[in-house]
Parts: sequence; C-alpha cells; structure tokens
Amino acid sequence: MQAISLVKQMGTAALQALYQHTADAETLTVNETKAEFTGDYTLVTFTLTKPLRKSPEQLGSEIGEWILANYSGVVKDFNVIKGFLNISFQDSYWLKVLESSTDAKYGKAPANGRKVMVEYASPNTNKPLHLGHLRNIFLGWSMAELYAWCGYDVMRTCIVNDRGIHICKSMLAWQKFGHGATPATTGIKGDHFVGDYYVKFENALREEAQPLQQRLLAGDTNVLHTEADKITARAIIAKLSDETLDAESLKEAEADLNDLARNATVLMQEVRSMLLRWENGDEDTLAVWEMMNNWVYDGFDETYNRIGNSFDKVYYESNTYLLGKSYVEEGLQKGVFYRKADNSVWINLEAEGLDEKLVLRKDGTSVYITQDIGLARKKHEDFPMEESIYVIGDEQNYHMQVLKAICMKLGMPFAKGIHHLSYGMVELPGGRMKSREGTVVDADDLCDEMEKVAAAKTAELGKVDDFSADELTSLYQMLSMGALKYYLLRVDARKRMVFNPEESIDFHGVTGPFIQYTYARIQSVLRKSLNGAHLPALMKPADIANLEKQLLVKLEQWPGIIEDARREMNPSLAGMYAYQLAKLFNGFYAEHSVAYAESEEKRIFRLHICALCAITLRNALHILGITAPERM
RNA sequence: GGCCUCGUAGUACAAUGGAUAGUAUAAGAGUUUCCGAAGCUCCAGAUCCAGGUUCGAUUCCUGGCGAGGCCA
Repeated sequence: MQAISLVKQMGTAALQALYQHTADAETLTVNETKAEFTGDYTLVTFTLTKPLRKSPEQLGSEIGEWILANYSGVVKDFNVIKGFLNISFQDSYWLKVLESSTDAKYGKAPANGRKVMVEYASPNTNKPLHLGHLRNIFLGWSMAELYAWCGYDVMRTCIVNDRGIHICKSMLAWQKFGHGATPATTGIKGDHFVGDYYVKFENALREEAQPLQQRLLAGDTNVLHTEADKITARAIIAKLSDETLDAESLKEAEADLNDLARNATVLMQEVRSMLLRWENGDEDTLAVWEMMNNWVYDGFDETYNRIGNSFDKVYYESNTYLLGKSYVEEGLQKGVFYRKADNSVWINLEAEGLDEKLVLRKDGTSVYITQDIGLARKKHEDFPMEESIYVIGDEQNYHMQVLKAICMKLGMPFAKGIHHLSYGMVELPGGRMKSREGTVVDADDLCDEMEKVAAAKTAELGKVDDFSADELTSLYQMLSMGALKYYLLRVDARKRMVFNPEESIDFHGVTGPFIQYTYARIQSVLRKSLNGAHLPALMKPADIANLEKQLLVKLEQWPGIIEDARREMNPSLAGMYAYQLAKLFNGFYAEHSVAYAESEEKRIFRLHICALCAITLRNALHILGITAPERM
C-alpha cells in the first residue's frame, strides 16, 4: 500500500478505536510533511475538531499515541504542532522500496483486461503539422502510455480530415498553377507541397474578391448571384454606415461582407463544383484527390517518424462521414430526435443544460456532430472499449459535451466512457499563432531548430566525442525531442500555455534534458561501480541520511503518481515528478559519494538507490514519449 | 446577447480548503587533486479588485475589472 493511503488507513482505524467515529479514508487530509518539520507524512486534524469536539492538539496527540502503539512495525515516531500530526515511518518501511531496484518496470500495473481508445492529432490534409498539433500529439501519445502503464489495452487512433472544401482548394490551385509539379520533381515535402497550393488558392481568392468587395462597399450588389445574398449585403452596407456602431461590430460587418464577396468569386464557384464532383464520385477528381492526399500522408509520416509517433488505426473522414446518417433514423424512432416542419432533424438537450441541436439539415445532409456519432459507433465496433478519449482543443468543449449527451440519449454502450481531454491553445509570447500573419510555428522547422541546438550544446561539452555519426544523430534526436516534448507536456494539459522559442531550447532548469542528464549520469556511476556485474544484494545500512530518505520517500510515490496522472488525464504530473526526483538525486549526489561511500553497506545501499532512480526516471520519461540516453 | 474557461514574482509554470504560497528562468557570488559541473550551494521578488462562507481561502460563493473561447 502507498504510504499516503496507509496513513489514511491508520487515521480511520484510530478514529474508530478511540472515538467510535467512522470516517471515510478519503475525507482525511494527508500531506507530505514540509521540510522544516520532522516527519514523513502529516495528518491534518483541524477537520476533525467539529465532529469530535476536541482541540486539534489533543486529537493529534491521542491519534499519534494510538497509531504508535498499534502500528509500531511501521511508525517510528510522531509529533504534534497545532493541527498537524507529523508521522515518521520506520527505516525498514523505506528500505522495502529498494526491493524494486532490480525491477525495470517498477510501479507498472498488471494487465486489467480493460480497453481504451485514444484519438489524437486528427489533422486536415491541406496543411502541414504545426506547434498546436505537437501539443496534441504529445498529449495523446502520453495518455496512451499512461493507460498502458496502468494495465489497459490501448489503441491509438487518428481521424484524418481528408475531404471537404479545404482539400478541393489545394486541388484546384494545383490544377491551375501547378503545371504538373510534384513533391518528387520539386523536392518539397508532400504536406508542405500541398499546403503551399492551399496558400496559393487563398491568395488568388483574395485577389479576386477584393474588387468585388469594393463594389459592394460602393453599394453595387449586382456582383452577387442570389437575391438572398443581395438582401443580406444591403443590410450589412446599411449597418456599416451607422455611425453609432462600435469598432467590434464594424469589424464583424466588414468580415461578413468579405465573406459574401469571396463566395461570389469564380474561384469559389469552381471549388464548390469540384466538391460536388467529388461527392458524385467523379473519377478524375477522385484521382487527383487521392494523389494529393497521398503526398500529404508521406509528409505526415516523415514528421511522425521523427517525433516518435505512430497510430494503431487511422480513420479517414471520407470513409466515415456518411455513417452517422443511419443513426438519425434510429434516433427518430426512439423519440430522441424530432423532425421540424422544414424537414430538419433536431435533438433537445436543454435538460442536460445544453441547447437544441441540429443533427440533420433540411436538405438531408449531415452536420459535424452527426458524423461524429457515426464514427463513435464505428470505433466501438472495431475495438469494444470501456473508455474512449478524444484529445481535442478546448474550443470544442461544447461540441464534445453535445456528442457525449447525444450518445447517452441514444443508449450507446460506450457513451459513458467518452472523455474529452480538452487542452488549451499554445500561444506565442506575442499572442495567438495566426496563419494570415505568418506566425504559425511549423512542426518540421521547429524540430530542425531543436536538433541544431542539441548538436551545438553537445559539441560544446565534448563528452561524447567518441560517438559515431549514427550515434550522434540518434542522440540529437533524443535530446531535441526531450526538450520539446517536456516543454509542451510539463504544463497542465487543460491550461493555455505560452511557447517561448528561447526557453524551449533551454537545457537547464525544469527541462527534459536536465532529467535526461541525470539519468545518463546515474548510468555512468553504475557502469563504473558495477563494471558489468549485477547489482549486489542490498545490505541494510546502519543509518539513513536525510537526502537518502527523501529519495526513498519520493520513489515510493511513483506508482501512485502515475495512477493519478492517468485518472486526471494529466501527463504533466509525471513530468513534474520526474523533475523533482532528478533534482533530489542531484542534491544527494553532490553531498554523498556512491563509489567511495563510508562503508560497504552504504556503497551497496546507494547503488540500489541509484539503480531505482534511474529506472524510475527512464520510465517517467518513457511515459512522456522521451528516451533516456545512456550517455550524453 | 447567451454560455464556458482563465487572472499567482519581470517572465514561464506549481500548490486534494491547511503550516512562512513552491520551482525554474533572468541578475550576482561561490563551487572540480575524488563516482559526469547539461550539476550543486548561497542571495531577492507574486495570489487582479471588493465583499462573503470558514478555526483557516490562491482554492468555494457573489459582484466588478481584464484576457480567451463557444453558440446564432
């Protein structure tokens, strides 16, 4: 049992025995004892004063005495300061932790027979991956690792948004301006190649739309094709001349007018007609579509490969976007959905605290949520999981609430297990990334940059001058990814975060390389001390120094930390833990010599501490998708 | 307009309602005859504002100010 649970258990037992007071262990407050006080763990007694009508000090003493008497095998001593009962454990309790020092999977849970699916990344095929995708991918990967570590059968999946108006834009631009160029003929990575044509399209569109917008502003609505658009435009134009309008509304109105102009262009007409051809299965259109998407996938694969990502199963929207419609009929029959006079289909989620939501348009086409219902069902047919995690940005919080609520109402068996791992956007020091302003940080560029820095720092220190070129490449990969992944994962997933390029390539402080360094350092000590031999059997030391004890206490927490991280879907807990452990180890290492310890018992004892620290650091990094190098 | 997040040192991040609110970075000063100095040690700085609940509030509630997002 984890020490913290043990203290809670002792607490509840004491309350029962002393006061016949039944308390749930989870209601007791137990913390690690602060460094300035004596003790390992602290039970807070303030909370008990009201039901038991005793002073916090009195409760502390009485419970302390009782625990000392009844748990003498575990508890060595206690002291009471105000409402804090500080408990010290026997050394033997902490020494037991080292029984795991030869277990490479210390803290890993056995298989529990449960299945979980993690969906993440989910890119569009019209743009290369960027920094935001990286946070998403690293989170998804790490969640999968956390679940696997906790004994689950995990499937990593991805839904590729490979159809729709956006990819048609790239296709049209390529047909118009590409002159048959390919990634192979130009030497440009496939996803960037296709992305470039998307940008070319947007530029051409802007050029065509601008004069139309000017004419609209001048009151000439004849540039529009439908009567409805003309009416809308007149309303906007009237609004624009309203001098009482605030700046924000003015901007909105201008944007609306701009949309009208864009949609009135020949280019947009061509794109829409291309989408129709695609939907009707036109062979030529499908051929171009397939060719260009494959270029993109080649590019994505290259990036996935260098960042160490892979999926067990990839879903394509082009295969799944029609699935949801079949559930609309089912929903209507169950009375969960209802049809309005205009033939559109809706669901009322007001009882769930949400709104009325459209699930089928009046023309019978599905909306995003309908497609998502279909995919959710399909996933469960493919892999009957208890839990299904969606790693998606927090701008889709509402959408995901709706998806879950609808699946619940439809009585889908997996509905309760749907979790939205909602993460915050990555921003730059100057604010949000904006493609129009060219501030989007490209994933490939970023990886290149990180590798350069890793190479430069490694060369500067000159510790691995004997490495081969391949070994160096592999090391730079580990270090650059260590820095980048740790930087993006150390922050609570739910929160917005700022990506500062300068800090992200720092190798000091709370960083991946700091932890990697600590690991490599321990490995070096173990190599030299053991000289290829096995770790000698643990010998009980005469005493345990403070820094040694702190390490044992920290190591003992590992299995609990990782379970917390999984349950809270927060990999940063594993990241923070790894940093704290590395930090503690470095402090210990500076103070105590391992190889030249004061006695043979101490030397072997410390070797065991080193071994378990190394194992735990390596495992913690592994869960973050980071590889720990033997030397660096 | 309706709904949802978030406001902590210069900056970036921590803190199940608990002890003097932690850590990193940026600045300065130390530290290598000995296991890896990408390390370690020392030295300062913060809870947006106003109320409320509580023995105790960064945390919970109400109002304000500020930032971001979603919906039509």
